[in-house]
Amino acid sequence: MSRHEELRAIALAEFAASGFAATSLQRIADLAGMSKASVLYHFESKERLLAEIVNPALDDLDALIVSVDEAGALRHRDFVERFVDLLLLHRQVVPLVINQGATLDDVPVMHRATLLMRRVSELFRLASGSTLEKLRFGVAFGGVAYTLAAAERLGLNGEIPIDEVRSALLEILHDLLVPAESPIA
Amino acid sequence: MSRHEELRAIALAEFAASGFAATSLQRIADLAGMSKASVLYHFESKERLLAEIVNPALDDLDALIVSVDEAGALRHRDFVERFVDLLLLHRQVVPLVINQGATLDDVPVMHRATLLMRRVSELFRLASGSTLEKLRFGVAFGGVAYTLAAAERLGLNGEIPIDEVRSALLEILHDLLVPAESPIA
DNA sequence: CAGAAAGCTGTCCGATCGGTCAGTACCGTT
DNA sequence: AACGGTACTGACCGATCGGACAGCTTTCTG
Repeated sequence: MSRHEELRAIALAEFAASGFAATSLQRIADLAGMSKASVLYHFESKERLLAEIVNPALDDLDALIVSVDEAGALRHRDFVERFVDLLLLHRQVVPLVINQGATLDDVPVMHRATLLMRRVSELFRLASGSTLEKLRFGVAFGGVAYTLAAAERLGLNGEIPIDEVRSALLEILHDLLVPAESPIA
Repeated sequence: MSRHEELRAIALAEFAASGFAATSLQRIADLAGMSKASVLYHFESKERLLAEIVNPALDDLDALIVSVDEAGALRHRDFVERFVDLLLLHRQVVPLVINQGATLDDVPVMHRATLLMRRVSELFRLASGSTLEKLRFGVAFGGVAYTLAAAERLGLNGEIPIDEVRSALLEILHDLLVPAESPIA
């Protein structure tokens, strides 16, 4: 792993655990065993560092949305499965975006995240659905994000195999989202 | 509303929206139309201010847990209902604790929150349940918290009557949690 | 009306923040 | 041996942080 990637990994872990604003470049530098000036050599600013961390996940989400748009329609179950795989692949980024997206919406990369999530919700056409449907959507995605993030803090899950988490999340999400009528159907 | 309560309300909104660490006493003072020194006159420290905001909600949660313990058993549905009412009553505090509890666990009041949430999970005996049951619990409570917090950012809910939210959340939570075997039954 | 108490403020403090910059040590290439 | 680029650093900057404190008003009370 290059120094650059190493820094990204360290910063991601800290941003997700402590928050972007609360994580200083000095702390990242300490964890990486280098000076703060060196961190700013690799990434021209703190915001840039955040962008390089979050953008790959957003690129994948964007691609998923585009592929659904092009297909015109997609079986509901297939979309949920691909979405869950995406969340699991980027599972460290998910809580960062979910928990701090509102706070950091003035940062361009986080605003991009907000826009993409809105498009996902529109795919389900739930923005115009009933209260129950809207809340089902909110609970489903917020719940998954929360679970991927900090559930171990409450002793809810320890070292659970990723496959087991995947199948369980698929079942839960399917239960929650299928009742809602959707163009993905 | 007294000046003291007004400051608490302003600080709560800011802490929930921007995070504890990212919200300065100066900003709270500006929003309240007074000086930073005055804020520190009402609350001897920033941590104290947080404690006075969060503790009332934790007191209510504590009381709910104790009442369940004393009753020995409680119908599952009743507990969920009382829990949802508690979340709705303190709906501004919920995201604060959920999103930032891990970050601020060294702050006494937030550690108390962590301990109480752990006791709730134990009430459901889900800490020793299957992966699916554990994740159901995580998704349920994380999802509700997230929904109460920032869902409007995605256009998921606008100005929905609280009663409607309540009944919808009850239905969703019941769907999610009932499949799990529980001593509350 | 006097004095205590409560409310509030300006000023200052040390610490830390993100970021700049000149300079250094180490590299493979020629 | 001279070189240019890459990695890195210490020192420094202005801004902001939470907090301490003396002193100024306003309000309550005897």
